[in-house]
Amino acid sequence: MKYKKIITNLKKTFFFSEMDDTFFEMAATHFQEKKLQKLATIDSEETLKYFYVIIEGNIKSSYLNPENARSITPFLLSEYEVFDIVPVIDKKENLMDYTALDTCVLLQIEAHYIRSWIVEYSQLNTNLLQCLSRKFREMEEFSRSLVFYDAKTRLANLLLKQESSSSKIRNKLSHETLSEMIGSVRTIVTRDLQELKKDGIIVDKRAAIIIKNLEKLKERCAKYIGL
Amino acid sequence: MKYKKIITNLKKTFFFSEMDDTFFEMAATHFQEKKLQKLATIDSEETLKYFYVIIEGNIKSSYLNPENARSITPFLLSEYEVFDIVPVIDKKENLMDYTALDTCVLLQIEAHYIRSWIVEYSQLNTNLLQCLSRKFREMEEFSRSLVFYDAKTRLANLLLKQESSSSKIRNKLSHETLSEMIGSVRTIVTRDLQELKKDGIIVDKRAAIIIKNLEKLKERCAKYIGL
DNA sequence: AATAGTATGTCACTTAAGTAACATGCTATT
DNA sequence: AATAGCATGTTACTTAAGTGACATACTATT
Repeated sequence: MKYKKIITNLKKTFFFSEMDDTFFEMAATHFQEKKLQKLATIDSEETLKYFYVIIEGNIKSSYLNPENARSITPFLLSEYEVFDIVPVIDKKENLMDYTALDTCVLLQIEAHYIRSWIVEYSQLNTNLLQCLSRKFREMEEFSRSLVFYDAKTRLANLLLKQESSSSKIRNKLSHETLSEMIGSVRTIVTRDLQELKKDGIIVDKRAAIIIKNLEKLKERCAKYIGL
Repeated sequence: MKYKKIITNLKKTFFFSEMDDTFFEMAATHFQEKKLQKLATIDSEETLKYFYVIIEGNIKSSYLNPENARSITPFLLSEYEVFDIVPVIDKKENLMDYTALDTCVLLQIEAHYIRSWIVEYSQLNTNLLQCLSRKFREMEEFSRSLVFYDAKTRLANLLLKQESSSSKIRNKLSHETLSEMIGSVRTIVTRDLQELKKDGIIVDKRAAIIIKNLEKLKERCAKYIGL
């Protein structure tokens, strides 16, 4: 049965954690597998209608500034994360674009199913609340760091965070993507990475940026951590 | 009965909207009225233990930067708003300080009551989700504006927002507070307000900043609105 | 009315950040 | 192996933002 694979994947998500087998049997029938080519995007109209589970690949969620060419990317999503929970709750469009950073496999479902399930299944409701409060805290931290720290500190911190979330080995992120994740621009990131190299804190390999001196990186992040 | 007043106030909040009378009768017995002097603060230890409903006055919620003297104030709360919903959900400390901008009257309740009620009453759960998703969107906008717009544009937009939320006539906010709300510093706000005065967009009276030319203000906010 | 304390106004100076332009380097595709 | 298309590196220039210091103005309290 083709739903077996879907169930296996859904079970790995935090969003559907602690749900029982009956639920998964039922739920799986409403999902559809969907491939996303690298650089393909899902826009806010789609996330108003559909809800997605990532089962392979990495996706960045970003806002575009309509006036100039800048973007911010507050979140990077990978396997077994879901999006977008906010329009599921308030049914309003969220002007966020989801862009595949590599070839991705998603499970797609019409948002109204999720909306009715969170009413029906209190466990799912609880999970949703946890997801959303996490997102909120991440967004808070994004704001805080923008005001309190300079670009180089924010970059150092981003590298440290990536390092410690060891479970997810990601493709090397482009300087462009890194810059969006710290609310800055490409040239600044390139310059700052160069400086971190000179300071012996990182090595820039083809496959990834490698932390050479973790202590020194932590020092560079200063009091930022655990803020 | 002293709970009558509490019930009347609770009924005016969005957080407890659509709850039935039996609930209010029961719930009211667990609240305590509490006065806050101007400039008194409630710190993150307290918001981990207690949940608050504002029934009079205005409160700013801000993060302090431990290293230098800067703060950000993403939210301004007034009558019939509640705080802090995030620790209620995830039981983690949220390093936010709540400071009374004038003399305030609050209803205080131990957070565990709210935690159990959101499991017991699905309507309350729904309300909580709505509250949190709103907060999330506000925080998103705060981030976005920081990266996409300069201080003067953010200030103009803040004035416009305050103007349109006509229901809440607030005390005049100090330049310091305004600066925290747009993620900048006092001198910049003072300078920019001066410029907005020169441009004939606002008048600075003792009681409040008054919008003189709404059209021009909207123009100054440019494409920021409805972003 | 005097005073202390806070809020506002202003400015000179410093630094961070962003823009634009261009050179170089890498990689996937034919 | 050649090419096109990105990604990265680098710099000169411009602008926004922040710091610190000080003057003035207002307000609440005695």
